Amino acid sequence: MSPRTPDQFEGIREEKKALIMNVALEHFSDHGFHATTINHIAKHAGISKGLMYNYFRSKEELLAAIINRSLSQIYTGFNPDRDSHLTEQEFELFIRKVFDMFRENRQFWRLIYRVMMQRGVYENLLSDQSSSYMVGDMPLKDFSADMMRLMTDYFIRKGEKEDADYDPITEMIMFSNTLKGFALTYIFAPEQYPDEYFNKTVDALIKKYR
Amino acid sequence: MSPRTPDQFEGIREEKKALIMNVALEHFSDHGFHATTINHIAKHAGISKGLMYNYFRSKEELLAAIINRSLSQIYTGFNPDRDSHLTEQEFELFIRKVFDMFRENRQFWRLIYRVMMQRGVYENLLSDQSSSYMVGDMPLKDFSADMMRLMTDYFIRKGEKEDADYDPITEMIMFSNTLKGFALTYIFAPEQYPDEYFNKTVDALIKKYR
DNA sequence: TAACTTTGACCGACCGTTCAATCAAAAAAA
DNA sequence: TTTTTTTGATTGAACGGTCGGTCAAAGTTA
Repeated sequence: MSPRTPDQFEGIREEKKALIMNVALEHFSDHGFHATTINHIAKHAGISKGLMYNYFRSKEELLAAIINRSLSQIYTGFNPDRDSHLTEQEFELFIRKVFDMFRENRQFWRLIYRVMMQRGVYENLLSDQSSSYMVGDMPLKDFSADMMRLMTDYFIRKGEKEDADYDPITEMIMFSNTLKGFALTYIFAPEQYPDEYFNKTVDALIKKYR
Repeated sequence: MSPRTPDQFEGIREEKKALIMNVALEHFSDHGFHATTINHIAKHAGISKGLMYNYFRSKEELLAAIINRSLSQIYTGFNPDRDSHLTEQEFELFIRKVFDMFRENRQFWRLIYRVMMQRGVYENLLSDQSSSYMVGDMPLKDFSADMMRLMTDYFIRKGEKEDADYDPITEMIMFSNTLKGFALTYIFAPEQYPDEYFNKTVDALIKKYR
């Protein structure tokens, strides 16, 4: 065997970090931040408690690493035109992508909700204080703001074709609340959503708001 | 001054318990269950840590007492016919009552969400394990099931007047998710809902689902 | 041997809970 | 009324336990 280059060492180290993060994600999302101990994570990752601190400086840093990794993973390839405006087809595609995102990253979203609720981060997640969270190379806050703007534009444009008492802002609020409520239920009680109703809900949402 | 009767003593004790519960509700709903210490609550209630245990046997019991009290308060006068079926007017009234409930008990609902998320109670809140929670004289589980049935009936009956691809279950899911999402946003970020949009949202919901 | 990884005993801080001690006021006795 | 006894609300030190984080030492590799 040839000696390993520094890069290969770095690769092994990153693999181990990833393993720890996966285990931690599982525990954090099931039991929340406080209830998960460093010891539990270490045991389940097959290493000692002390060694954890070779990879992450603190429990907090471990959490932040998980969140940033997942955010980047999730939003990679999740980039509807941010400059241009949404067409109806793009809007439909957007909804379907959002639902896929929930389906494929339920564990991560459970963590987000649990941690948010435990530490009042919900109010701060999109505010200035949480500027440490990055979506790729963009602060989460800016990313979200862009998404919001995109949606708002869509509903305003849509308003021009609707009747007089149509209010784009209200429509936007209704839409995002339905999404949020769906996310909450699906993430924490997915047994309420057999595939049939999962898809029917997506279709119904598109029909109602497109 | 005449000596106090036993009932008056009992009244004083109940007042003190209520005071403690109010303080605890504030802290639990702001910081969650784990992050709130008995000491904090005691300090803010103006008593010593030890005295807390004359009024409540444990932190858990204090939490349960708060939840039960609020549930009873909230659902008093919140009794749409549980046997009969909902008319359209009753449905509209129901929605408005639900929103009033959120508006008037935001602190309590914040506690519910926080505690649910911290301890996995979300999945269990309506299950057998949580049979200790009572709505008046009815287990919370049964109360919720009744509500669900009432709603489902309404959407099924409504379905008979709609077009062929109307699915009552999907409609029901959409409706309850919109409610849930609204609740979540309003409870944790009410600044996003100036009164104007609060009311507009209610109207929009009624228009969409009545 | 030298350089490193890994371990787990250990530390200090904290938290829910207990309990012996205190004391003001109510009740009983004088 | 005055004095003594009893009560029970109240306190805070102390306890047992947990947890995040540290570090000397054992193990491993080269």
